[in-house]
Amino acid sequence: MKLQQLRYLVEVAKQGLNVSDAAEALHTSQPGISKQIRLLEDELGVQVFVRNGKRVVDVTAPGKEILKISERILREAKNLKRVAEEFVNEQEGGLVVATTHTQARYALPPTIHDFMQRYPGVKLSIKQGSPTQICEFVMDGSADIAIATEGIDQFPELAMLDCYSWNRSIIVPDNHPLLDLKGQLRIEDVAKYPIITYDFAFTGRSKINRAFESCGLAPNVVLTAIDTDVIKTYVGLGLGIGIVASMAFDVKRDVGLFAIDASHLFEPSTTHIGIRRDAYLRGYTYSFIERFAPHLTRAVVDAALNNKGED
Amino acid sequence: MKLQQLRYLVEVAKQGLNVSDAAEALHTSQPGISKQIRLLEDELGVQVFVRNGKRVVDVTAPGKEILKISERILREAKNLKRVAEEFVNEQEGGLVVATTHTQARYALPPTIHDFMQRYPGVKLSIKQGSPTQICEFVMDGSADIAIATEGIDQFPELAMLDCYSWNRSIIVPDNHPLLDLKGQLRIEDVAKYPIITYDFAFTGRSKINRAFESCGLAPNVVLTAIDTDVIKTYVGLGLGIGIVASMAFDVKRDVGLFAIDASHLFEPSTTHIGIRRDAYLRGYTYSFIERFAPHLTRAVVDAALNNKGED
DNA sequence: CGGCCTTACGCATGACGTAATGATT
DNA sequence: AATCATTACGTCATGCGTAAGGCCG
Repeated sequence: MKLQQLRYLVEVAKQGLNVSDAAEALHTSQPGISKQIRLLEDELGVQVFVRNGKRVVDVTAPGKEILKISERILREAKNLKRVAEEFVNEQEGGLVVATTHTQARYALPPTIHDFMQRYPGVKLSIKQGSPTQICEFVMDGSADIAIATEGIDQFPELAMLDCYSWNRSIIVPDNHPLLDLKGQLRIEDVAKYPIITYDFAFTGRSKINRAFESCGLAPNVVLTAIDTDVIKTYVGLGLGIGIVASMAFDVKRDVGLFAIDASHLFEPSTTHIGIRRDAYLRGYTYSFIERFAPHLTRAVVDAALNNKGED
Repeated sequence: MKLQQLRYLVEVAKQGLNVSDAAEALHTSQPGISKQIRLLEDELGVQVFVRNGKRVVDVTAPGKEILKISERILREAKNLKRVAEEFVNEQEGGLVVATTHTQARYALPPTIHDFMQRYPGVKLSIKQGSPTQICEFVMDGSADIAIATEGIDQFPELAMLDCYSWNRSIIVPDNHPLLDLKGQLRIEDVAKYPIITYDFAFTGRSKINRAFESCGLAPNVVLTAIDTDVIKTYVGLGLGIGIVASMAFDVKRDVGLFAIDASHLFEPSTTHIGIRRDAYLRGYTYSFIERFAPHLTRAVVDAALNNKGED
């Protein structure tokens, strides 16, 4: 049994049981993969893949187990390399942060700025995607940590760390009637106007829905966007009022727009970091996390990684 | 990085940093190991072993991490093979049970008898040792499950399953004054006579000590043995009275000896099964466990294996 | 000097790429 | 006909064993 064979196995499964695609992904020849998989199957005495004539069409029952274990082995092998790298030069390496627009645009910049100054040797990259996508990036190893408000709890294999809580604001254009409102803003006031907010499954959208539902109101959502900049643009055009994360409003930059605090209308949301429990984290990764959320010290993170269940 | 290289690494560490011994243990040449380890170190860019001139004298800090991960990888590789075997023929394979004398002699025989009839294709073997030894057998993979009363809780990496509780009896030779005692046996009565019982760290010995201590008594232990047969022999010779596991007394075989129930004098002991949490168990292993302790169904065992902490 | 690790060298296995064949849709 | 996997084959890498060479106690 060789590590390569396991790599082939896993890649074929990953590529939807297509050996040719796996070969391409691994920059090798397709017959090589075919043969190695066959050799491994011979050695184990079990078929991993079901072949219909000469086509791979399914994974056998033992194959499923074998794939699971193979993935674990490969992941550990990767960890091994990381441990070595860590000791070779703890100031250099890579760090891939998968996150959503809101985090990347409003929450992360100061952290990233500091981090890059402190660790100039680390190749930091940000991978933007939907909450589900970024979790999958972390799951399949193409990103190290996920930062998002939604979706991380869907993946039991990811440890979830609370970073910070935040509230929402209503943003309106100049001269909007809501600005003249006497007393505290009520949800009924908000529901009167066409609403522009986040796409479902993004940036705490579920809490917004729930707030209206619990009052028996049906908000008139005229536009859903993935990022706050789009929302602001359309609010500026007078299409409706925006419900956005408070941190996304900048009184200086967002000329012609006004924010009204809505903390009391919607439950606060919490932004989380998601990390594979079986990942080995480089020292600077802990440092990055702690810069982003100071209470998440290395000890706290390690404790969360070792907890099997929820935090 | 290759699996063999990891195997070499781990074996050298296991053999007390002696490359030649590792070579012998793995049935290969010593220069081969030397070279492969060097190649791996080159690839990783880190020394795993500290060499004093041409002698391996220590493990480096990264080496410790690397060894830990390597062991995990090799264990998973072993599991992979087992999974395959399980599917090739679920009726055949090996099962190594590490246990103490008392279990092997008195508790296990019926289980083993049944098991061998049901699974004639399984090569069952019993490895006898001290509680600590048998746990180490399971830890290093030379046994699959440990069955013992003492010691398993010392190893956090082993899942511990309760099997059954048992009590003790006092065994005395014919015509012993304790046989004429009116009323219930008291611990003070026992303490009057020279005592023969288990060696420390064996078969619930700690509970025996505690019972005397809590009454402020100092028992006169004249002989400690590892197994009950030795205890009985000396009781028969009149050297003293025995304190043994009740199940170890057989009214038919043990002629000339008499047992007096002592459940009320000593806390009951519980016999446990210890299994590595990261082991893959063959189907018949679950069956063996369930035969031994019927409440330990496959589901119960799996649940215990997946629990990180204590049961 | 004796154990112990490394270097040097040669062989043989085997991993991989190219080309050709066969099966499936 | 196109796609995709297997078989066949040649080449090159490399793992491993033997023999020789230093280092340490």
